[in-house]
Amino acid sequence: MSGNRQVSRQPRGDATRQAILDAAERIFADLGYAAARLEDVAQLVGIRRPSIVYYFAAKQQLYDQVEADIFAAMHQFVLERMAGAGDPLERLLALLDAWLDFLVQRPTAARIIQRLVADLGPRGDNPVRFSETALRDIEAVVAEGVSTGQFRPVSAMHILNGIAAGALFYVCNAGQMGQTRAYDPADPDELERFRAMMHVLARAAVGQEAR
Amino acid sequence: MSGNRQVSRQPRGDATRQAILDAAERIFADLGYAAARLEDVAQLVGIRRPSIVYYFAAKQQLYDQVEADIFAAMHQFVLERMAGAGDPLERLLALLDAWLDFLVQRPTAARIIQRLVADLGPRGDNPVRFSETALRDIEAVVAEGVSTGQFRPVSAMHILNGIAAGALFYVCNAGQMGQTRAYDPADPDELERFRAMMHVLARAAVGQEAR
DNA sequence: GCGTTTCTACCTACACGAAGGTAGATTATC
DNA sequence: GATAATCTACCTTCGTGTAGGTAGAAACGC
Repeated sequence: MSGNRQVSRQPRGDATRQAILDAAERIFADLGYAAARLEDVAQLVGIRRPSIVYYFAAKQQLYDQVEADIFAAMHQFVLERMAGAGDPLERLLALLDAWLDFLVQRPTAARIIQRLVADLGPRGDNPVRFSETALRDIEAVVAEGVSTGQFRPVSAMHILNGIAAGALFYVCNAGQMGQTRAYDPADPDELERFRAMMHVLARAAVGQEAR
Repeated sequence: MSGNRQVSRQPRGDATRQAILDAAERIFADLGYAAARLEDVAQLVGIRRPSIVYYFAAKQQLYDQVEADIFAAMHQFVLERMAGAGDPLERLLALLDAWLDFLVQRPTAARIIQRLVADLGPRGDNPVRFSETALRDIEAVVAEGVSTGQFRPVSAMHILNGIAAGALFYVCNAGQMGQTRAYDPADPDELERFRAMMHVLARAAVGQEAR
């Protein structure tokens, strides 16, 4: 059979596939890979477990796709937000803001990344790593700022570990407090307070604190 | 230190018990609770699996004990390190240094905490929570600095999320990079560079960036 | 237009391995 | 010889992956 198939593809299967990915992101974020059951995902979607296998051959593949989608979306989000900024400091702050906003609006992604960082080194078959991607994004900006003399010589790794980590924590830690201290990371006031502090820290890190 | 109630009891079992706890901390840190197998722990200790059950009735109890030991040791470590400091800023830096040093010398604890923060709210039966404990420690110091006017009004939560998170990341993230970028968090040079940056951030956060 | 066929998107049922926990025997220690 | 410590062997549960089936839509032949 000579192939002439996908002219106007809009099978309802695509919607199901996306629903499975959404549900899986939620379940993997809540429970972690090992504790997450395909049964949970199926229930959230409203289908039976083997139907998931129809779209994703194995649990690991489903997870890998969830992770890949998160990285892609995050990287894309960062690029869009940085498009307007020219000044290195401005670009650095835009980058950090992008991370913060992305994680706040998609806390499941934050928790998946949080778990990822706890794991041991990269799995062989999954070359896409959060920290690598994130580091590359940051390195470009930092290198520019340092080369123009606008930043003090500072390692991108330190910015990542010292500041970007805060954005993750801000989101993940919200649910960790008791009722008295719990906060909503998406609350505009709360978010802007944290953002302001993150900017202060970033300026301090690159040596632009009060100049 | 740890409970030593029965006076002339066989120390042999106590040693095994501790060996199990040490091995379990390692395995739980590496794999997370769900993926960790008691078989792995037993193998690391050099005993058979049911022998673990002789000391800990169930996997969950073993894990809870590991977690409790970590929190106790960390809190103790912080108290000792802060004993000498009087000035609020000095005390804050001592607290952060204590966290950093504790996590660096016990990276398994760092990874367990990292996973913990990814989980949803507190489990009912396990009242001891990292973030609660850590926050209480920090709140005392921050409240003092703010009341004396030495700190700008800043929330302890922000210090926790913005700065303490960095220490965790610094340790956990070390193994996440590719071979080219991997670093050893315990390397003295590396550690002191990160510590210096953390101090800069802390001073900036409380408004003491340049003294 | 209408039967036939094929494909999509699900389903039920089951087989199999993996892991936690249990029972009771066995060895070491005093 | 009693008690602590560890073992072997077994049971049970649970979750994945697989095999195979079915309703309905789309494509096809005439």
